[in-house]
Amino acid sequence: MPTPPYRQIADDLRRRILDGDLPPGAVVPSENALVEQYGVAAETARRALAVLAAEGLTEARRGSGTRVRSFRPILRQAGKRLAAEQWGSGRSIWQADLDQRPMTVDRATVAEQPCPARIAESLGLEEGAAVWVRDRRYLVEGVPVMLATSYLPAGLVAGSAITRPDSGPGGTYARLAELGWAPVAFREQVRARMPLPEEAEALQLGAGSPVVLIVRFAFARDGVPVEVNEMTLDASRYLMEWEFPA
Amino acid sequence: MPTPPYRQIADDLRRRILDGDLPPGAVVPSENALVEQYGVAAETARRALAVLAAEGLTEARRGSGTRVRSFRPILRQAGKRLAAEQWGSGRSIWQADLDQRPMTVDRATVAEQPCPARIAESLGLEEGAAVWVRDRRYLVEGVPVMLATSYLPAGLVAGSAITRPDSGPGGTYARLAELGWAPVAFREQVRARMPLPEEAEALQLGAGSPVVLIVRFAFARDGVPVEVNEMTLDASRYLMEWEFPA
DNA sequence: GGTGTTGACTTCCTTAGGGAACTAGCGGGA
DNA sequence: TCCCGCTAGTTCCCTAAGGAAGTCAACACC
Repeated sequence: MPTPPYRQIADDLRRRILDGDLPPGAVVPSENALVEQYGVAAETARRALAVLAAEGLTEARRGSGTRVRSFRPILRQAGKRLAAEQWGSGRSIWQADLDQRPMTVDRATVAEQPCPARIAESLGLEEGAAVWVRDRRYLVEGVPVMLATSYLPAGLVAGSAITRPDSGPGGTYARLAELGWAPVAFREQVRARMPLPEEAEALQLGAGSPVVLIVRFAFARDGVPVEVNEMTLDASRYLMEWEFPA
Repeated sequence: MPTPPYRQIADDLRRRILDGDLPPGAVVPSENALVEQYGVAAETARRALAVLAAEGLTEARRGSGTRVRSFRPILRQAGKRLAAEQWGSGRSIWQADLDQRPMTVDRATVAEQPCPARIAESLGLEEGAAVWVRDRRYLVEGVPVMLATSYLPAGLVAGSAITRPDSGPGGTYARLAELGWAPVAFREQVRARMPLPEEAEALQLGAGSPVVLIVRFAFARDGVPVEVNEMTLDASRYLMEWEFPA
């Protein structure tokens, strides 16, 4: 069972990319070039390039060419407790942009809706109970990087700024604190998979970019759940970090 | 710019899968069936099925057929602090196997090696300094689910059970504690991407399965780094969880 | 009743050829 | 100098045809 030609070509190109022979931004040989170079049919060359695109290593633009993608992630830090001066080593295997690029929001919608079943259970509500739903899309340097939908029990937040698009300084959690429901603990559940078409469209994902799904549960005193936040991240743009004691 | 046929067919099938019309394990219409049903060429039908496979929704077995994949994740809990009785709600959006299936190890290798550059910086060592490298592959129910490679400074662990394949009861961290280097804090950095071929082979990944990369830094008292652990997880088999205070 | 073989069905991969859609750069005209 | 149109090159998509390789079940045979 010899590896088929399209796979061999893909392996060649992949090694050139990983070796740095084809650095980020470099132009990958075109379909026609591969046809000549390897003596295969156009469709076979096309398949080879499709493999790399599916792995997220390259990005093709019709009419222009195929280029090597770069990975320059945004650092998302959760549960940051460790002082930088003392715990400085172990900084980053993958260098991430520590200088925070500003994150902006577009497409924000806020509405009162009946609670979906899966959320209701987490919030300790009945299915269909009223919740305020805050839906947002976040951009960094103009490109969408994250979708977030958070659910808050209407009984807790009715009348507050949480029910308005601009929740004010400090955001939702500051308002919750003013209402006497300051979050004291968080639980985040994380998984990764390939995006659905609507997710790929909303995040402008190229082929081969997985998404990371994070569901954050926020708890106030006595373990009262006050928020569930479902986030969808472009995995190719994020480096996530959690810290916790032994 | 109408959506091309192969994409329409993929959309049809995807909706049937997500709606539950084609439940996990069900057989997806074959290439020939799609050729008849939609009146397209075989290659087009094939492309439609390839889309679903690339999204990780289906799994094709040559000669047998294409089936809908199921997502039955292993729960990986890190930094668990919250008592179950008080913080019980917000249990799981995605139902995960809480009843821990036993995890076994095969392909374990332990060796003293010169430290790679990226690890050296994190451990506060010079590049090429001696480290003990523990390389393992974990199985659940016979299928590989995770690769892990951990690095420990030779100056700290020389002579201990850490340098042997079986590190004894309680594992590496118990031995570190006995040596006076008990870990007191952890930092985990996480990203997701499509696997490299060797990763896909080692984890027996089907097409469309991303991998999750976790790098864990373990710190002893005074912020001394004592271990770096690089893990590679089959994303389609894991649900990860972190907990932390506000 | 078991056992081995055959054949239908499946996915996988390739060549050959054609066309659509898009991009970037070049040259000519105002 | 600036702008427009053309053109060569690019990716994307499809049809048609054929063969390789694996799976599974029915059927004939002992």
